[in-house]
Amino acid sequence: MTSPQSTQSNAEPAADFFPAGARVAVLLPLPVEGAYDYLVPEGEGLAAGDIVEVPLARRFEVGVVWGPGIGEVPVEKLREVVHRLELPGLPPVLRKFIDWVAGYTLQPAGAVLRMTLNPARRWPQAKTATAIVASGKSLAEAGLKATPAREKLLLTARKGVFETAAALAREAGVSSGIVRDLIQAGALSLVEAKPASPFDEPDPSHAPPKLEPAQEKAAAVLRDKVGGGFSVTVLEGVTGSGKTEVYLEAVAAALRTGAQVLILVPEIALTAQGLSRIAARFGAEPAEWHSDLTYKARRETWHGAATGAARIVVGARSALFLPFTNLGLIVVDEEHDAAFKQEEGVIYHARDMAVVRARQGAIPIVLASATPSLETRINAQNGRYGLVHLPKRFGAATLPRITVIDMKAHPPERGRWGQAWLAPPLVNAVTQTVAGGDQVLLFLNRRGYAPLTLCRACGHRLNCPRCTAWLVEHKLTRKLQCHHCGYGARLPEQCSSCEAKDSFVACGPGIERVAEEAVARWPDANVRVVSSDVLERPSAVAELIDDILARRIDILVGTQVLAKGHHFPGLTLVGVVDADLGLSGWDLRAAERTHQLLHQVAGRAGRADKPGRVLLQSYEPSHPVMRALAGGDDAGFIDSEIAAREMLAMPPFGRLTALILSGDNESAVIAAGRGLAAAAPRGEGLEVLGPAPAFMALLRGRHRHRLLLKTRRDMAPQPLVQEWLERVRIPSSVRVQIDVDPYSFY
DNA sequence: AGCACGCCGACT
DNA sequence: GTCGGCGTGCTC
Repeated sequence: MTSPQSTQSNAEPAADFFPAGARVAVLLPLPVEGAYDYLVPEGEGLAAGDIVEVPLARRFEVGVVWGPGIGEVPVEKLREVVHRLELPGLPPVLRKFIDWVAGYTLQPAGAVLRMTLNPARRWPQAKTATAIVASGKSLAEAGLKATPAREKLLLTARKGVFETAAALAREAGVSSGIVRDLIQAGALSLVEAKPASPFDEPDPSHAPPKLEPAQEKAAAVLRDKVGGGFSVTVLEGVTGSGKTEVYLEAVAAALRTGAQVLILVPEIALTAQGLSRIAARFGAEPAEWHSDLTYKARRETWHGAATGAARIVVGARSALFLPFTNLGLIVVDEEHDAAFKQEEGVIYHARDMAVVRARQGAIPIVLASATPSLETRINAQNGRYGLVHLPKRFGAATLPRITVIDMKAHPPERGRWGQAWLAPPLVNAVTQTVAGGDQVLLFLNRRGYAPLTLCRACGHRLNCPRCTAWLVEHKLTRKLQCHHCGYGARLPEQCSSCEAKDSFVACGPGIERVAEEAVARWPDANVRVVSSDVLERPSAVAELIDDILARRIDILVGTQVLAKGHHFPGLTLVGVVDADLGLSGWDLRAAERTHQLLHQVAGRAGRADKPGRVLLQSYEPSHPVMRALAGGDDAGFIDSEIAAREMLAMPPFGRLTALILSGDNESAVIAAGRGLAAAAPRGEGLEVLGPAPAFMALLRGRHRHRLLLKTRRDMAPQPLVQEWLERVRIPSSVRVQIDVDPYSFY
């Protein structure tokens, strides 16, 4: 461990220790270029990685000693470090990683450091806890008369360490006043104790699963990687193949070496089940990391990562920046999930950065998915990544039968309730399934009642005042909502354009509207609407799962929150209301994502003794995605997607970098875009597209235009973009965001 | 990120 | 005549 006290040994590189009076570079968690120089105060040596408090202008900031001072600023201007915080320093691998991510994303290193330090800022310093122990003196030696209560207390105190007088008194069954008396007399003493770790030690041998031969073979491959330096292994296995059990064997192997393990998951929301699986396997709750944690939990996990007390951390993408002291394995679960892409601030893809983190830390990483991303598949195909494929488990549900309903041939029949969204073949299937006592999922990736509301009289569309988006009617909350900025309003009584009254009509279906149809068609069935709107609290998720498992719900109408992670044995029919939904819009991954999502949703249907059925409602039944799903030819679809990407030199066969200009003055944004286009890099193997209004030309009241730099695979876009931006002067009213490897084209 | 400095509109 | 808007620039 790098600490000032341990530097007498000459093994410590000189560049990492700074004696009093030395000049050090301190990186601050601010979006400023580079680190600032400070002087090491008298009587305190500092080491690289130390977390320190420094004066900055007229306030104080917490930063990290990044290395020797740079020396550009004259010594007279330098200020002194206030002090070193009583926290473990950031390990060298993490500092290197932060620098690397900064260079890759073209963000200042301080902005990246923020992701590590922000949760730690303004934390109270770890308090040294006090404990009450028997001093060794007898009652007589302490000058006290022996009474039964006093003797009982002393006896109890000898048996253990108690953090508070109250706890000791309770245990001994005496009043806490006696504890005070004995402390005063010296029969008990207060000592400093290490605060108890909130983390239980996971036991790799707690409950090993019975693995089937194929799983055991896969587990052996993964176990073998542990401790063997850097490697990337793709673990591909459909729902029900036992993927989690297999990678937990690699986790067990890493735990046995004494290392920490990071399991990255796309969203923590629905993984309570996942956490308890880990707890069941290792006999201890893993540490959690995501944005909704309480300050206390956050502080604990951060500390646990830094001290090594947190052996397994399950977290969302930002967990990658935790200061692990001894990370030995990373698992990225559902590696294809778009939620790993951070779209604001420092824009990065956690899966890609995790691979870099593993390489720099010389540790193995496992990328697990039922539907690996094309990028990952290609890396596996060309041998850069290892591949372990898990076949369907014997005894598990067989793959559901997937049928595409051609909506042009089978239009929904209008009912008493008005417009309908379910085609006759799906209606029949639902009727049969419910009659047979099984459960149905009607899937539609669209929250609310209707995606568009317009005036029957004049055609006026209700749109968000701050975004290029329609307002979505939500019957549950009786509100119109913008799904992009959170704007909400009551449905107006009259049209703002033509002043007609009661003239609004809902266009198109959202899950609430499909649920309305389901209730009308199957009045005896229990119908439940499930979306992120109704699953805000973790307890709501638990209740829902309970209700489904207990068969208190017959028909689930839900968005993709239901597509993830859970298996419901009673669910034997999945109806996808609008399978084409994800295919529209210009997004190079639209087809791939739709395929992944529908694949995942389809995987919800069926169980061991009863294969499931999946019906996809589509107006484009001949689309490659539908053909692949219906024909079971996923490999063929993926190959053709790869071929298409290669032909168009799209990622990963070429590289994209997006520049997003935004500001509340549209003409300033347009002018900045023109300026950038005029100064765009030129040359072989690169191309600049735009500027063009972004798909969401107005978002949260800001006008947005985009440029796209397309470069050959062997060219690094970062220096090109950096030089490009240096050539152009952009007014501060216009913000430029850089998205290297964009995933969204909003 | 903060925070101060600095130059143009509605008020004690 | 001042208070205050947020554009611009700086912090070792």
